[in-house]
Order: sequence, then structure tokens, then C-alpha cells
Amino acid sequence: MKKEATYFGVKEIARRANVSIATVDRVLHNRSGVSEKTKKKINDIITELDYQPNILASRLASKKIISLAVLIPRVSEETDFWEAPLRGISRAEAEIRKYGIQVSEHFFDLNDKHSFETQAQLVLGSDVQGVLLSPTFLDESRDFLQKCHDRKIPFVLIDSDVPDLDRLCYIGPHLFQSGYVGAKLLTYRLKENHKVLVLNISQEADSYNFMQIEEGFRAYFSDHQQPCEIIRSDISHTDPLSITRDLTRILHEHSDLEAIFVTNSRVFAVAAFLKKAARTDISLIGYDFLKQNITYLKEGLIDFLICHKPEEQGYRGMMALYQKLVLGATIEKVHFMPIDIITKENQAFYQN
Amino acid sequence: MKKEATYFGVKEIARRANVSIATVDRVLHNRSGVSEKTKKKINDIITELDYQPNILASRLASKKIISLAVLIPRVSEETDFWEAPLRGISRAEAEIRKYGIQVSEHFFDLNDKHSFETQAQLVLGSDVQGVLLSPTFLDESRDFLQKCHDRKIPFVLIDSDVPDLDRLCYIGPHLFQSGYVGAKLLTYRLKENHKVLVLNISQEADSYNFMQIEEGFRAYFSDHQQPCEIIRSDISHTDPLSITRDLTRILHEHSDLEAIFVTNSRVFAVAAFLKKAARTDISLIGYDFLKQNITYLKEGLIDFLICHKPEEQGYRGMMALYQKLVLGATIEKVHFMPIDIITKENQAFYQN
DNA sequence: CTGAAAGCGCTTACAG
DNA sequence: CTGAAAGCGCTTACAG
Repeated sequence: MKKEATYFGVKEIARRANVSIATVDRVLHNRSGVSEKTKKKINDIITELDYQPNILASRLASKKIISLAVLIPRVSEETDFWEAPLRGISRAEAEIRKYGIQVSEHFFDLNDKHSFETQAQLVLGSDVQGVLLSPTFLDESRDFLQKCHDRKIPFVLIDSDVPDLDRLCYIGPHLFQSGYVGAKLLTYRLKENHKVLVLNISQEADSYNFMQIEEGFRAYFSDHQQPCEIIRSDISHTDPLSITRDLTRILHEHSDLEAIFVTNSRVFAVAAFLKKAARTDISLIGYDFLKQNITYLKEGLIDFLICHKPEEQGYRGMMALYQKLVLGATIEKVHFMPIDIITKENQAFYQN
Repeated sequence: MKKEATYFGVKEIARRANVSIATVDRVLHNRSGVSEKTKKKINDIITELDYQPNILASRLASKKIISLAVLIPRVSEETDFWEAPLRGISRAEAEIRKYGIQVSEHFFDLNDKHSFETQAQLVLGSDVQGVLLSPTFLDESRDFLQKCHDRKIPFVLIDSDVPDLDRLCYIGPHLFQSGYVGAKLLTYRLKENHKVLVLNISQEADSYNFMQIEEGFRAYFSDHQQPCEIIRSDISHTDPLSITRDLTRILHEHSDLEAIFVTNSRVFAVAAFLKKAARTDISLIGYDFLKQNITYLKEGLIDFLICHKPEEQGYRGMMALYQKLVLGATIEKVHFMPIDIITKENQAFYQN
């Protein structure tokens, strides 16, 4: 029971090229100090042998450590959405730590742009070779990412995209299509009035996320020529009291509302309100597999949750950096997450 | 940039125990030939240091190869469902090959129990240390697995379970709940008659899979006291002609059918029939992300597909064996797959 | 029952 | 521009 004897390693390459393995190593890593002639000879042999480096041996022998920085929102009292990506990040971290990779985690406050800038500064101050970022604050993120770009630090975006930047990759939802799915699901619940509310509960009222989702949502109805009155509303103060106040007003103005589509994870706040207000006749759709959302889903107050595998976003984001930096792999520029549909019936087996 | 100096390896253990690293290695792998006293001393130090072996170094140094066998249905003309698990298996294989793991793949014919037995014999004849199996043929699988058990070969089941066996783990759907979800989805499409057909297109009419799914399906209606007439029917000849003939008869008998729930991936055959018969008024739900199914989903002939991540089942199944055999990890006895809901709108981003 | 030594396929100073 | 040698943290004969 021996490993296949057909494995060709640096030793064999060196033998065939009549050089030492040190020289082979230089060529393998594009290090300088090799004559063009030797280089070509070695590269030819590498191609011929279809040489696959043994990563285990490589990482074992190397004493270099690679440090990555993570920059995402802090888990807050208002929403624990960011728990999931963080879980994925930690899982990836545990897996790649043994390859000599170190991760520093930086958290900012969703309600405080300044905290983002502070953390971004910290990241730039430390000597990192890769960055994972949620570009929640668009302008501030651009500044930061421009600096990363200047320093040739590759970065991965999760949760939402900034398409015009030269990112290593984006891992997250196709927001437009996600809104489209939301609209479709909502039609299952529509009865006579066909009057629905699109609700954005967030400090960033004009966020790219929200606009994309709403566009997709509206597109569904225009594509299908379904008559439907769509009201939209922003709730930019995200504390429970403000939400209650605003919702009371909206429902007063539009008492014949049939359904509400919440464009992010704060749908539980709406569910809580509807429950208290005894308006369980209103259908409710929103985002994300949060404990609070699941509770209302089970109670039947929320009809559907849409989810984009936030844990996997974190995990894959880290692995993309690892694959790029350690294995030198080519990374797909965009990796859209599935648009998962969660109901009371299938929630028990959902994997974030 | 050095790796943390705080890593304790066999060398440090040996130093502290005043023995050689060979002796430490013996204790680490429960090999014989170490005095109880030394053994205890070493084990204490291992505990104290919370020693984590470096798998990279371990696999690099070891020349042992571990061979695993896969025993699943062949991709047939009738359905290419098994393409997906095989993809997952190959992906896992590529990942763990470098750790000295070899995989032999064995395929049997879904319409031929004998071919299963032939392949099972082959597996038992080769010297394997782990098995991945789809227990499609229940009795024959039992025989085979009993022999594996006698030889202390761990095995993983995917796609469907045989709960009373001492398997390493089961990775697949919770069938009952999956049927329950199917029923729920179906109610979105029900209008007046509330008359539905449960259809099992398979040679194995009495299969465990089918019965579990149907039970879940029926349970939904009884749980919700929804009046619904449920017809059930088996089509045991799975060629297109037989299916057409049987469906023609059924629709003739029950012209007021509102919906059909197909309990496996052969829903495309029903969709093709309904299309030809111009019975697009009938709602259709079935299983699995097959190319043919997706085509009909896009056309609107199929309303929902339920899917249990077959590719991931294959991948995880292999990784479970790897983790058990190479890393000595403890494996969860059951890993239920999510019950994914696929519609025309979200299919583009689905990940098998 | 125990240990010294070679080796897995790489990387890394160091010397020339 | 190039090579000899040590070493990464383990495993494996082999010798005693």
C-alpha cells in the first residue's frame, strides 16, 4: 500500500532539468534570479509533467504566515443577522489556521459610519494580505477599497456588491431577482384588494440593496401584468417605538393592505406589531433566518422568509481569499447565492 | 513572520515525557508495545498540552493509502438524478486524493437488482476501508451492509436511510417532512375541487422512500383539516409509453383533478404528458433539479420542485468517511438535508 | 518495550 | 544566477 509511484515532484523536475530543486522552487514561485533559459526549460517540464504542487508539504515547510482582515457589522441588539456570516468566517478560519493563516476581525456599528472608518483605518494600519468586507456604507467603503487597491491587497465583498470596483470577488445575493422571488411568493397570498406595502426599515434609506430589491419586486408585477397597488415606505428610525408609530400610521392610512414585504431582516419587528395589533390577516414576507424571524414564521405571522445563506457567504469569502493567496487559484468574480425560500414547514432543516 | 512558537508537537511531548517521539507516536495511535506507565505519562502530557496533531504532516509522512468504495445507481436514460451525487463524490475525491485516499466507483442499474448484487460482491472482494451506499434495493442492501458490518467496514448511506442498521451516518432528506412541504406548496395552487393525485413512478412501488413521502403529504391535510380528496397511483413501468398510457387512463377517470404530486424526480415525464394533452390547468409538483425538470419549470408546467441537495449528499458522504478514517473524528449519525423549494423565479441560482 | 534515523515534498536561509 | 543542506511535524521500518 504505497502512494502511486507516478507522482512527479520538484525533485523529478530538478532531475530532468539538471538543476537543483531550489531553482525549480524559484521558477515555481516566479522569484527572480533565474536565467531565462533555465526558466524556460523548467517551465516546459512543469507543463509536460502537469506538475501539481503538494500544498500540504508546501504549507508545512513554509514559515510564512498570511494575515487576513475581516470588516463587517457588529451583531447588535436590533438584529443578529451578522452572527451568521461571522459563524462562516470562524469556520473557515478554523479550517485554514493550520495552513498558517491568521485572521483579525474588525466590527463596526451599523448605525455609525464613523465606527466603520475607525476600523478601516486599523485594517490599513496592520500589515494584511487580504480583506473580507461588507460594504454597508457605500461611500466610506469605496474610499477604503481604493486604498486596498493601491496597496494591491485583494478584497472580497459579501452581502452586497460594488460592481465597478476591481474586487477579487463578490459573494452574495442577486438582489433584483431576490425581490422578484419575493413578489412571486407574495402573490400566493393575495386575495382581492391586491394592495401591498414594500417596507424598508433601515437608516440607509437609499441603499443600493433596497433599491435593487424593490426594483425586482416591482418588475414581477409588471412582467406578469398583475394589477397590484404597491405602496412603499421607509422607516429610518429602527428602534421598536419608532417602528410601532410608523406602522400604526401606515395601517391607518391603508387599512385595506393585504400584504407587507420587508426588504431586510427586520421583518420580526413588523410581525410583532401585527401580532399586537391583531392584524394577522395581513400576509408578511421578509428576509433572513434569524431566531426572532423563525419564531414568527412558526407562529404563522410570517408567511415566507427569503434567505441568502449568510453563513456560507462568510465561509466562502474567506476561502476565496485563502485559495487566491495560498493556492494562487483563479477566483470567479461573482458568486451569487441561492435565493432560498423558507416556510414554517421546511425551516427545521434549513442550513444557513 | 514566524508561526506561533507556542505550538506543541510530538517532539515537545517526547521531551517532557523523557521518551522518543516514536513512543509518543505509538501512544497517539493506540499501537501496542508501550508500558502502561509510559503510556499514562504520555497521555497526561497530551491532555495537558491539548495536543492537536498536524494532519498535514501526518498525511505527508504516511505512505498508507486508504481506499473507499462508492456504490450508487448508474445515470440512466430515464433519469439523470444520480449525476448530482456523483458530482459531489468526485469533488470530495479530488479534495482528499492528496491525503492518500483512493476511491473506486461502482454503479448498478436502477431496474436490475442483480446488477446491484454483482457490484456489491466486487466491493466486498476488494480491500476497502469505507463504503458510501445508496440503499435503493432494501433487502439486497441489508445483506451487503451486514457483511460490511461483520468486517468492521464503516458505511455511509445517502438518499434514503435504513435506520435500524449501525451505519456511520445517514445523509439525506427527512422524507416525511418533505412530503409535508410538498402538500403545503400544493395548497397554494388549489382552487375549488381539492382533488389531487399522488403519483409514484418507480419499479419499487412499495419503497420506503415513497411511503414516507406519502405519509407526510397526507399528514399535512389531516393536520390542517383541509378537505382534500387524495388519489394515489403507482406507475411501475417507467418507460415513456407506459407512463402516457397510465396517465391517460387516470385523467380519464378523474377529469376534475387539480394537481399532481410526483414523489420522485420523474415529474418531467408527467409534465411532458400534460403539455401534449394540453392540460396545463393541472398544477404539478415534483422532485429534483434535473435539466428536464428545470425546462418544464421554466415553461410553467411544473409549479414547484423540491430538492434535497443531491450533490452535497455525495460530497458530505465522502467527507464523513474521510473524517472518520483519517482524522478519527466523531460523526453525527444523521444529517438531514434541507428541503429546498425551487420555483421558476429562483431556479437560476440554485446550488445542488 | 523503546529509540535513532530516514523520509514525506516542499521552503528557506546561506554560501558561492 | 545557482546549489547544498537543514527543517516543517509527523510516520515508518529497523535494530536493540
